[in-house]
Amino acid sequence: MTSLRVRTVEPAIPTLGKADWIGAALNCLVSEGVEAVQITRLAKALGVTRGSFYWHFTDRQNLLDCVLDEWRAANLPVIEQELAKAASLSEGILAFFAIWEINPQFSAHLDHAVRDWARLDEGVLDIVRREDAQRIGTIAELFQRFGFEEDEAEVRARVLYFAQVGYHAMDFGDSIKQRLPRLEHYYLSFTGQELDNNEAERFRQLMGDLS
Amino acid sequence: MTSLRVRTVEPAIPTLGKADWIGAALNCLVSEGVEAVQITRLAKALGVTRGSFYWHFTDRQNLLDCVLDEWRAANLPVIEQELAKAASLSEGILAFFAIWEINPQFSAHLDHAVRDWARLDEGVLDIVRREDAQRIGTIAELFQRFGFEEDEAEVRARVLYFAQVGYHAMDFGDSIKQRLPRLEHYYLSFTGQELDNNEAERFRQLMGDLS
DNA sequence: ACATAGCCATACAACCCTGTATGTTTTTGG
DNA sequence: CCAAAAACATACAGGGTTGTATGGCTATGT
Repeated sequence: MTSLRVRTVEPAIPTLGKADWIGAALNCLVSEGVEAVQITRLAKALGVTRGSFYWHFTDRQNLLDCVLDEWRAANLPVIEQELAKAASLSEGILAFFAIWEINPQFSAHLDHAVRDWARLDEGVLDIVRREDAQRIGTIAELFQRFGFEEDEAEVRARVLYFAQVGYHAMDFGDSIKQRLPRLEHYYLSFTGQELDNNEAERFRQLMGDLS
Repeated sequence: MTSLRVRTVEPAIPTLGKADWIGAALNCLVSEGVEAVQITRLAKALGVTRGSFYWHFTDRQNLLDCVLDEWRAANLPVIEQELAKAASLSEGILAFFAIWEINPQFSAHLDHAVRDWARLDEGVLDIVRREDAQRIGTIAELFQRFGFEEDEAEVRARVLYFAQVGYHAMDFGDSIKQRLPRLEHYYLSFTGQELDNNEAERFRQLMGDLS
């Protein structure tokens, strides 16, 4: 775990820190892929020269390692926290939907970008796989907590998670608002149970307001 | 539509054709991503120099266009054909499962690679989106044909397709054989209906033999 | 047998990226 | 006030890729 803030006192003229470089790298990773995360480009974007980079980082790989750490630290705990505090199945499932759309801690785009990255890097793939397995485990736990037996819970967790990843992997282009009218159908498809009307309405309002 | 065979008569010493370059490009695209589809590397892999490439293609983009056409021609029709001839819902759904695993016409890896490519290229993204919409439409038609009303058919088609894409986008690492034991759970989750025991067994044998 | 077209090799110019080595400036601490 | 470190700029060497221009070889048709 790398500490993102190196300086404890702010200088008069604020200079760049590791965090700035990592932030720029994250942006670039999301919008243009790993290969585009190049020191020259980031330097240009940050308005400095590459000399600055090599003071903060040993080399490009070092930056990429930090980027991956940053992703794990940001996206990993969100799902566990949100699903753990659910008091009902519907609450958990709807919270899961909401994470990908409106949770400020969680970036679906970053998730997608890291997954693409993993195709080109064995080390990244291993880490992403562990992360995925953990997330699926958390979802399966939710299903089991509310009455599903182990095998079905595991399968439904996987289907739900696969579908969510697949949806974002496709960049399908329709917004959450376009899917919201058929919320009950999605819920039924994922859980095999009917969604309460009141909860559906509450969720629709939540998504409508914050998007 | 570009014709892959330019020469109609085979020369004594077989020379390279466009198809050979496209084939090498497809391999490279699948295993290392678009950015790795470089003329120099392909030439080295094919045992010729770049002079040959610029005889068959105008530039790199020209090759990439051909690669995309090749993907559409190969993967597009498979799903429609397989689902259209299904005589029951289960037959269609199981055929859909099988396509991604054992159909020689369809390459899940190539599908994945093209999807990653689409993240970096707006033009490719448009084409992939149309392709996805068409596939989902085909699946929704299957559900409707066997009794699902329109909205539920559409949602179930999307969930099924999203899940399939998501599963392969994750490179999760477990084989089809590991998922086969829970086939009935998957089927129930996707359709809301029970899968006949005989059909499940037939499918398991089919997958076991050909993998 | 010779001209032609197909197919490929070679050589060159331009560009981009990385990493390192070495200045230069500003801030901080004693 | 001065030394030292932090943060960055500049310059250079090495490598890799694209595209183009040009030359050479080989089969084919007449």
